[in-house]
Amino acid sequence: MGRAPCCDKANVKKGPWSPEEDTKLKSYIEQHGTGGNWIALPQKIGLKRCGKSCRLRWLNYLRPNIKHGGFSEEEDNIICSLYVSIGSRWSVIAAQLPGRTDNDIKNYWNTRLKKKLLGKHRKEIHARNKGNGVVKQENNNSSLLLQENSSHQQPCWPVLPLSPYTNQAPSFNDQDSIRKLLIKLGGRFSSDYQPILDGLNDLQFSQQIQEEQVHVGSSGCMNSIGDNNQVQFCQSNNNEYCAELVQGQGTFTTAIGEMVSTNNDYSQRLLSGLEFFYGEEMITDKIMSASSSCGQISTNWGETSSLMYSPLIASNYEGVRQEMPRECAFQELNYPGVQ
DNA sequence: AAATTCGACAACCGCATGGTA
DNA sequence: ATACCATGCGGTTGTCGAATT
Repeated sequence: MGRAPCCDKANVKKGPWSPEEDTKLKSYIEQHGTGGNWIALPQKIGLKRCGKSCRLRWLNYLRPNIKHGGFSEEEDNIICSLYVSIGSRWSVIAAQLPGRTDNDIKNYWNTRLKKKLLGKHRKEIHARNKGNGVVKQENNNSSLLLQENSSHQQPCWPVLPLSPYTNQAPSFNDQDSIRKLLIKLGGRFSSDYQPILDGLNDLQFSQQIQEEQVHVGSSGCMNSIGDNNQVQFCQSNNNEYCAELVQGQGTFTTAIGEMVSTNNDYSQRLLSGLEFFYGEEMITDKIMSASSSCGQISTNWGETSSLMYSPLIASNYEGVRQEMPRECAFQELNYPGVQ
C-alpha cells in the first residue's frame, strides 16, 4: 500500500505565491497561529495550497525577522565552518544564524559560497603544486586555512576554522559538554556505533557513552588536540586509516590507498571530502601513487600540525540528523564567548 | 533587438521520523 | 506491534531576471 498523499494534488495551486495568498496566510497565522496543523490550515483560510507549501512559505518567507540576501563575511565564515564540521545540515546551520532559513543558506551555499571557496582553494592548490611553499589564505579570519609543512611540502588536514568573533577555533567546553552533546546526538559517532547502542535503556546508554569516551579518548579516536581543548571524533572500528591519521602514524598516500581498497560508502565520502579540500587532481595522483607503491610509506604528514582538523569529523556526525533538535544542536559546540 | 546562457532564489518532492490511535 | 498521519529536512527542479552573444 502506498503512502497517502498529504493533499489533493489536483485541487492545490502550485508555483509562486501571490501577494493576496501571502496576506491571507500571514494575517491568519499572526492572529491564530498555525493551530498545530498545517494540513488543515489552507482549508481554514480558503487557500488552494498544500499544507506543506503553506508551512514552507511561512517559515522561509513570511514569518517575522527573516533576513534575505546580503550575507555578511561573518555569516560566510560561520556557514563554512559548520559545513566543514557537520556537512549539509542546513537546519542546524540555520539555527546558528538568526533570521536565516535553512533554504536560504542552502541556496547561498550552492550558488555562491561553494564556488567561491572552491575557486579560492583550487587556486591555492595550483599554487602549491607549483612548489610555492607556504600557502595561506590572505584573510586570517577566513574559514579554510591551509597549513604547509615547510620541510615536507605535503598537505595536512585543514585547520579548524577560526571563529569570526574571537579568532579562536570552536571548542567543546569540557567533558560534560561533550557527554551531553554525544547523548543528544544519540551516541552515534558514526553508523558503526548504532548496533552497539541499540537496545540500551537511558542509564545504560549514558554509561555506554561515557565508556566510549574513555575508550576512544585513550585510543586516539577522540582526541583533545593542542592547547585549545579541541576534540576530534574519529571512527574507532573499521576505519583504521582514520585512527592512524589522527594519531599521526599514517601517511597521506597509504591512507588514501586504504580508502580506495576499502571501497565502501564511508571511504567514498571521505575521498569526496578530500577532493573538496585538496582538489581532484591531487587526490587522483595520490590514488595512483598509492596503487603503485602498494602501501609503501611515501610521506609522513601526520606531524605537520599540532592543531589539525580533519574533514573526517563531518562524516562522523552521521546520524545526527534525526536526533538533534533545531534549537539546541550546537549549544555545546559553540564558539568561545558566543551564546 | 532577439536568442541564449547563467545565476539566484523560490518552491516542490520524496523520504525519515515521531506521535498517536 | 502496527498503520496512519503530520511534520521536518535536504536534494532537486522550476522560474525569472540579468548578462552575454
